[in-house]
Amino acid sequence: MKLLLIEDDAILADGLMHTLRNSGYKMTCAGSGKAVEQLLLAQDFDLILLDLGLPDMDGLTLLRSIRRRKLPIPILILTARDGINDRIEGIEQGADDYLSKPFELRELEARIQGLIRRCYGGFASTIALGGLVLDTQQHQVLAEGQILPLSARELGLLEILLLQAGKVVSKDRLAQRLAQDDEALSDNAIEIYVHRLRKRIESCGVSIRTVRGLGYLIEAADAT
Amino acid sequence: MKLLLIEDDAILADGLMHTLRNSGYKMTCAGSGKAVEQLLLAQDFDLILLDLGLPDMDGLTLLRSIRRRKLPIPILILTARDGINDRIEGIEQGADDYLSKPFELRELEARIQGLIRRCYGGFASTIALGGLVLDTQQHQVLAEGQILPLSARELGLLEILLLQAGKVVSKDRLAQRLAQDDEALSDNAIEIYVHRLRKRIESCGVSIRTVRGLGYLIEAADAT
DNA sequence: ATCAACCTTTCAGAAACCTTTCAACAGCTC
DNA sequence: GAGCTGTTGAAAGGTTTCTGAAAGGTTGAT
Repeated sequence: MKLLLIEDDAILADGLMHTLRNSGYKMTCAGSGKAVEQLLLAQDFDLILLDLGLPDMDGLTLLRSIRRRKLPIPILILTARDGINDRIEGIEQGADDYLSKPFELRELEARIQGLIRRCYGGFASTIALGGLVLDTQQHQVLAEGQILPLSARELGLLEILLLQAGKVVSKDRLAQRLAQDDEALSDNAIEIYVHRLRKRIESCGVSIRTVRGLGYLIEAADAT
Repeated sequence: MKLLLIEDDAILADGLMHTLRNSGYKMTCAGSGKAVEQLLLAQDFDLILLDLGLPDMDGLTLLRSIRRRKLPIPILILTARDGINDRIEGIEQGADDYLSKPFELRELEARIQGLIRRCYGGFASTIALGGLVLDTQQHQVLAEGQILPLSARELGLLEILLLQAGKVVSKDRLAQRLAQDDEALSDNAIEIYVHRLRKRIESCGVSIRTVRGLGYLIEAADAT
């Protein structure tokens, strides 16, 4: 799960990065509007944490510009201002949730979890499909109660697909998201992992369908 | 259990370090705000002891700056001031407990224990898993009533794992938390201790599972 | 038929982890 | 101090698992 933190207070940023990383999120931080632009062009994120109360960056403008791109990324606003107006404005501009400073870490994590759930996976902190249950917190997949042994890449792939269950995910996108650092994987590598994953989950009532020319999508297995 | 003592009176600091070390805590001391910053960036602590009554350091500011980073570390305030206002202010700023000087050493230890319990271990002062019982006060582990003979490192490792029973703890984190002073242990060292610990506890209905690429987790042994 | 997209198998190299061995060291006893 | 005992972690080598390139087969569209 890849989060982008937009925060220009280095100290707070540092603490949040540290904590959230410990909770199992892949974290990236941007301290300026330009950095945000670049990162959004170059990478995909699952969620954006945006601090509005920044002295040298207009958060709302940034928010609008993110939304203008029609990126389907949930955005969680952090702000020192707690005026209702700001709140409303933020939400009108496309924020998905709102948290006023000072906030409890625990609450932040809860909101993040909540957003992920709402945007990607129904209402549980797990996403279920067929006989599979992905636990987005523990980063493991259960098949009928048993932990499904998956390698890091396989798990990553399954996570991405499940988060968009029923929707097509392009090969490029997968290659992008699975990469550890910068370089994307080759198309062939994706094919290999799709293949391996199919073998692992074939008995779980879930299947990965190929949509020629577009990508893959995961769905409950048809009684075909 | 790793404590950070923030205290600039060298004599008092020294005495506390000594006493608490004797009680089985790993102690680190910082005498200035800068030192605190650096230590918090570099290491993880389980608890912070912060002396507010410092002549050349504003403790409350420090407290606020620690809390601003949203680090989930319990903080115990020590202070010469006993005004109720200070107390309230301290707690509002994010302290988890409060102790006025002069205090009994015994009381300090009790408070530390209490905080640790509240923050990490539910309500008991022992943590049980399978046939093991960790006594967080006595710093010993019982296996079916018998004291399990463990070296310091082995005990430290087991303690960290048990405090997070069922969750994966990364090797880095273990390396970090086990270190006495500053340098983290090598990965190999962790592997060695996991190995040794496994041998010691294998007959206790508890097992340490390897989660490739992520770390280790301790759990009640499967009836496989 | 032809071509691009996709599937599948194989395999070597890499990475992560396990295990043993051993030297350095600390604490203890006599 | 000398000798003993237990602890610690570096070193080295072994094992397992993961990873993705390569190569060839299959499928579907035109």
